[in-house]
Amino acid sequence: MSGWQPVRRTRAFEDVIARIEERIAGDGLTVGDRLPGERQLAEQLQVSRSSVREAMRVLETLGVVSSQVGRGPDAGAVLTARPAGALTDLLRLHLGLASLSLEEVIDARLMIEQWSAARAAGHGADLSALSDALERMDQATTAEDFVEHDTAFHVAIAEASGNRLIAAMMRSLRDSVRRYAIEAVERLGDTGGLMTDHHLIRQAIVSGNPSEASAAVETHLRRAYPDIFRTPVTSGPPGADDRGRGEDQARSEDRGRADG
Amino acid sequence: MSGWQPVRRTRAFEDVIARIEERIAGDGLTVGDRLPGERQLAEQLQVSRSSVREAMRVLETLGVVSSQVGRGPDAGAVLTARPAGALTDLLRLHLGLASLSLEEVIDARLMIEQWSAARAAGHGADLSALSDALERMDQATTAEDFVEHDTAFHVAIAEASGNRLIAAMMRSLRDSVRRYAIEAVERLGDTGGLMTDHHLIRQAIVSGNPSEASAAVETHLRRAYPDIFRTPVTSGPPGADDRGRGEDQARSEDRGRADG
DNA sequence: GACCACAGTATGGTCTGACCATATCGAGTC
DNA sequence: GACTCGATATGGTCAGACCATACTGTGGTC
Repeated sequence: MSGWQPVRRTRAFEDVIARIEERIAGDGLTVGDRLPGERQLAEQLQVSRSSVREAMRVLETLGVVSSQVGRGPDAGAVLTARPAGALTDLLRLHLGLASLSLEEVIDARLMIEQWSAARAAGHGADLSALSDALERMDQATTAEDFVEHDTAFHVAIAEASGNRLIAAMMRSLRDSVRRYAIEAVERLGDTGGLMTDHHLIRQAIVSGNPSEASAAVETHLRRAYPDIFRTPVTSGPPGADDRGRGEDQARSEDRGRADG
Repeated sequence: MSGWQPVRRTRAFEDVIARIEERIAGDGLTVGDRLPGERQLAEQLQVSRSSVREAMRVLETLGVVSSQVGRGPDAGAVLTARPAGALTDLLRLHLGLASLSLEEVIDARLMIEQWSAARAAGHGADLSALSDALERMDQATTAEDFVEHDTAFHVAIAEASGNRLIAAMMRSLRDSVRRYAIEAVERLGDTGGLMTDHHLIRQAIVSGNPSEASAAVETHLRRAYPDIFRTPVTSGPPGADDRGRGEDQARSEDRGRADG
């Protein structure tokens, strides 16, 4: 076998990324610290400013830097920690490309949310965000409003699990299908069933019952996405990724049904 | 309240991304299709080539396009479906920034792998990749080699679940900690225990026993990362994300122990 | 006709240098 | 002290050039 890959010569901007990464690790830079200006960085690394800028676009996309124009302490490229934005863009684009199906996304969400709810029920985290979101959902007058606070509710569950990676995934899974969620709520009209589920989920978490919380989440998502959970389990095509041009199309699927 | 956000004027390259995204959705472009050349795209969208290039860097980072130089049918920007690369970079950088901890990453991996194994045991997917990987692990002479096929084994489980998003997550969770895994295997020396676990996992999946598969995965990861699973559950700080400058540091943690 | 050498050309990759918009800083003024 | 307004540093954008790469097509050679 000997999986030989055509060695593409490292591009200048990739080198810049690597150097910045080294600097983060080496100098112990953390969130909030500033990077040198683009011109200065270009001179230091002996590349053009364009290459530095392309590197910055990548780092910005990945949610590790944020660029501000102007002058002063807040200007320039600052290290940040915003993984969810990247994940959201990634999911949205791959959904658009049909390299991921809505079914797969919802399925992943079920996994994450069941895990989060069970974990949150296990240790007494701060759950006031859950109540707040429920209250705001009750007062919501538009579908857009409802979905916003609904997202806040479900993200709060993930945050209560104590795992920031899981929380970021939850937020991006929600945000990437935000459009469909709003449409679905508008189509649905009555959100009473969803709210009943919400209260049951919160109750299970508050009372510290992991398996009940997990079950309540499943009930909720089955109500919200009846089309997707029609069949007991999904069985899509495997392998959707790197290593050896593993491109593969995705079967067309229905985007649909309610929010959650 | 009224969460006002400073409305940053859309940058040219962001507009380019949006237009390309529209074109993907509108023209029904799919994986394998080519985008116009950078110069042509710049003229069409009335921006400079630099802006087009910055947009391409973002799309490349997100794994939806791949650029080849030269001329011919394969040259230029081609739509691809490689979400795992982006996820890997994201995790690696955020780990470096300590905006995610190794503990959180391993924890997420446990969740994903338990789910995958259970799902894979549920429906009879092709499991030959599992056997292949096990065989190659047995023949591996270096830690690097072992980890490569070990990764293949665990990714194969995720792929057998039938969910490409989950599979991509699995691959990136593994790849992002590849360095630590290799070091850990070198330190460990004997991989016999890990291999025993592997066979048990495979056996449970093959015989269609979801709960046994899930349990075997947990056993395996507890062996591989004793430091992380010392406590029954993790309870890291919540909230690691967007919306309102939610930057927060991460406590320092041990990067450690064996692979899996 | 089959093969090969080579010029042509379209592609991304990089660089330079300029100018703009924005936001702070700081000297000068009232 | 408060205000005004130019200086300045920052990212954002543009135009135009040149390079390396890799296919295309042409024309010659056998």
